[in-house]
Amino acid sequence: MRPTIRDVAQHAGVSIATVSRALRDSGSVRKDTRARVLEAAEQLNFTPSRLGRQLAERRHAANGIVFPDLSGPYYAEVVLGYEAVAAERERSVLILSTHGRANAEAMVEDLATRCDGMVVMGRTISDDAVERLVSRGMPVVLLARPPIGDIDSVNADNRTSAVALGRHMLAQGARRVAFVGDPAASPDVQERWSGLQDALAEASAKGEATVDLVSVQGFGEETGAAVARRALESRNRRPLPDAFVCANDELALGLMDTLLAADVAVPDRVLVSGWDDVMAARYAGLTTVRQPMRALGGTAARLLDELVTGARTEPRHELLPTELVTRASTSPHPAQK
Amino acid sequence: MRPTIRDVAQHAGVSIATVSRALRDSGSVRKDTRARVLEAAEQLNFTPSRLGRQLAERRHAANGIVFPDLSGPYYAEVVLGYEAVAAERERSVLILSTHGRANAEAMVEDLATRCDGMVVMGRTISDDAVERLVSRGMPVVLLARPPIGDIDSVNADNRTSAVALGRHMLAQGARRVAFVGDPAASPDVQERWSGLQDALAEASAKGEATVDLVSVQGFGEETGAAVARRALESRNRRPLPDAFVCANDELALGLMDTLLAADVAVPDRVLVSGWDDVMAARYAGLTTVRQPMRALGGTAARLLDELVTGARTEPRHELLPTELVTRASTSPHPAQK
DNA sequence: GTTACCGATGTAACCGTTTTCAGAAACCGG
DNA sequence: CCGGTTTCTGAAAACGGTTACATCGGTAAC
Repeated sequence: MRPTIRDVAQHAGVSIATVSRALRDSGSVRKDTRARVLEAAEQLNFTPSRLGRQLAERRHAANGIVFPDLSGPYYAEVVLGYEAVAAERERSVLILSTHGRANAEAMVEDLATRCDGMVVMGRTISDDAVERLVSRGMPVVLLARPPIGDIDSVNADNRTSAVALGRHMLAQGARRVAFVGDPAASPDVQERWSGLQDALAEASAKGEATVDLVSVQGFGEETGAAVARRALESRNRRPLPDAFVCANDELALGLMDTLLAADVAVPDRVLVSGWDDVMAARYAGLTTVRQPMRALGGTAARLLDELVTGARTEPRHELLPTELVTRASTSPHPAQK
Repeated sequence: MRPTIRDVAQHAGVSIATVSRALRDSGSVRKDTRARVLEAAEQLNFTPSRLGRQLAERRHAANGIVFPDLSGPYYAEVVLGYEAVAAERERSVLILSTHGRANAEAMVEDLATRCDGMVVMGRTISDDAVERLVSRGMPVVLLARPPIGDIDSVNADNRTSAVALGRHMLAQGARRVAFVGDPAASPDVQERWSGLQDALAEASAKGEATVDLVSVQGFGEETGAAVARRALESRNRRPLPDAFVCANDELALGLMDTLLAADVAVPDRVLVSGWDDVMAARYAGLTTVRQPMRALGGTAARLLDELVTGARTEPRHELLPTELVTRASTSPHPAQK
C-alpha cells in the first residue's frame, strides 16, 4: 500500500496534524519538527492522496469543458487556450466531447460531479440542462453560445463580420447570394446567417439583391462538395448564385474545390467565403473571418475562475472581435491567383 | 449545503448503508425499500458526492493525457481519439499541455495524483520522470514516443514511410535531398530522419545522392519559410537541394510558399514533402505521410484501460501503419497543377 | 417443532486528508 | 520567579461515501 499521512506521522514521531501542517506550510511548526517530517516523508516516498485532500477541502481544483467535437482546428485551439489559462491558475482541465453521443446530458451531469465549474460550448446540451446545472450551484460559463438568463457567456462577434462580409460581397458585384449552413445547428451559424441577411436587407428591398439559405446537415468538406454538386446539377432550372457564403471553412473549401473541378471559375464566376480562417483557407486563398480562438478559450477560463473563487458575482458577457480576411476567392478584379 | 447520503437515509427512514445499496444497485434491497430511497433522493435532489465515492473506492475513474501542445491538427485529433475511447469506458479525461512550461515535470506529477493512469505523449517529460511515475505504480502508456523498458507504447510507423518517401524522391529524380526538422525535438522526427537516411544510404554510397540535415528550431510555417529564405540567399555558394523532406506539413507549407513566391518552381525545380497530412496539405497539393491520428489516441486509451483494470500485465508495443500520400509537390512529370 | 439458511437491514469501520479546539511548552517583561 | 502571551502540538471531529460483519425475521426442509 501507498504510505499515508499516518505512516509519516509515526515515522517522524509526531501527530498527523503536524505532518499536514508541515507539508503544506500552514499553521506554525517548529523548524526542526518540520525538518523531521519532511525527512520522514522523503524516506517513505510519501505523496498526499489527492482524494483525501479534496474531500477535506471540499473542492476538486479542476474545471471541465464540454464541446461538441474536436475535429477541425477551431475547437482544438479554443480548448488549448482554455487549458493554458486554467493551468496557470493551478486548475486541472477535464474534457468532454459530446460528439454524436445520445446521452450527452447524462455525461455532462457526470462531469459536473467532478469539477468546481465548467464551460459549456456551443450546441452540446439543452438550455434546460444548463440551467439545471446552474440551479444546483455549479458555476457555468457559456462559450460560443448565446447567453441564458444571467449565465456568463463568451462569444465571438459573428454579426459584425457577417454584415461586413455581406457588404463585401455586394461591393464585389454579387447580386444573388447563398448562405450555406444550418442555422439551427449552432448559435454561431444562426448569427452569421442573420447578419448576412441584415447586410443585404436594403439591397434586397430595392430588388437589387437576393439572399437564400442552403440548409445542410454537417460541417465537413464532403457536405460542401455535395452542395456544389447539387447547385451544378440544377443549374439550368436555377442559375448558380453569384456568391456562396459558407458557415465555415471546411464547407467552403469542399464547395470551392468541386466548383473548380467543374470548371466554374472562382472568383470570376462565383465568389466563395468561409469562416474560421483555418490554415487550409490561407493556402486555398479563401476569404474568411478570423476568430480569436485561443482568446475565446482563455477568456472563458478567466471568467469561470472568477466565479469559482467567488471573486465576482455579477454576470458578464464578453463579445470578442472578429476580423474579415479577404483573399482571392472573392477578389475577381485583381485576378491574382 | 448539499444533501448527503445521511439526509437521504433519514428522509427515507433507513440506514445509509441501505441508501448506498439502493442507489448503486449492489447488495440486496427490497423493492419497496429501494423505491422509498429513490423517492427520497429525488425529493432532496441528491447526487452522491464524487469525492466521497472516489475516496471510498480508492480510484479516480479518470485518465490523464500529457502532450506538448495542441496547436496543429495532429495533437487535437489524437486527443480526440483518446477521449472517445476513454468516455466509452466511463473514464473522464484530464488533459495537460506542457507547452513551453518550465515546470512540466512537476505538473505531470501533480496530474498523476488525480488519475488512475496516464498517457505520456512525445517530448514532454524526461525518461527519468516517466520511470519515476511507473515505479510509484502508476499505469503509463507512451504515445508517439519510443518504448522505455517495459512500458507500453503506441507509435506510428515513421520509419517505413520515411523509407518509402526517400525512395519516392529518388524515383522522381532527386539527387540532393535535404531533411528539414530537429531530430532532437521529438522521437518521431528522429525516426523520420533516420529512415530517410536509410532510404538514401545505397545511392549515397555510390555517390549518386546526398542527404543533408537542415536542423531548425520550431515546427511552424514561419520556420519553414525561414529555411527557404536561407536556402535562397546562399544559393550561389551552395545550390538549392532537389528535394526538401520536411518533418511536418507546417514546415513544408511555409517553405513551399516562400519558394513559390521567389519563383522557384515546385515541383519542377524543387520537390517538397511534409508529414501528417493536415487539411491544408490537400489544398496545397503537398506530398505527405498520413498517420492514423484518432487510432493512435484510441489505441493508447485501450492499452491504458487494460493496465488500469489489470486485464493485462505483460507489456505491449503497438506500431500503427502510416501511408505515403503523393501529390503535386513531388510530381514534376504529369505537370498537373 | 426444530434447525438451517437466506434475504434484508443496520452498525460501525474505513478511505486519507484538513482543521478546530484545547492544552502544553516556550518566551517575555517586570 | 511569575503571570501573560505566543508558539507548537495532539486529539478528535469533520468531509461523504462504501462495505464487512452482525442481526433479525421468515421460510423451507426434515
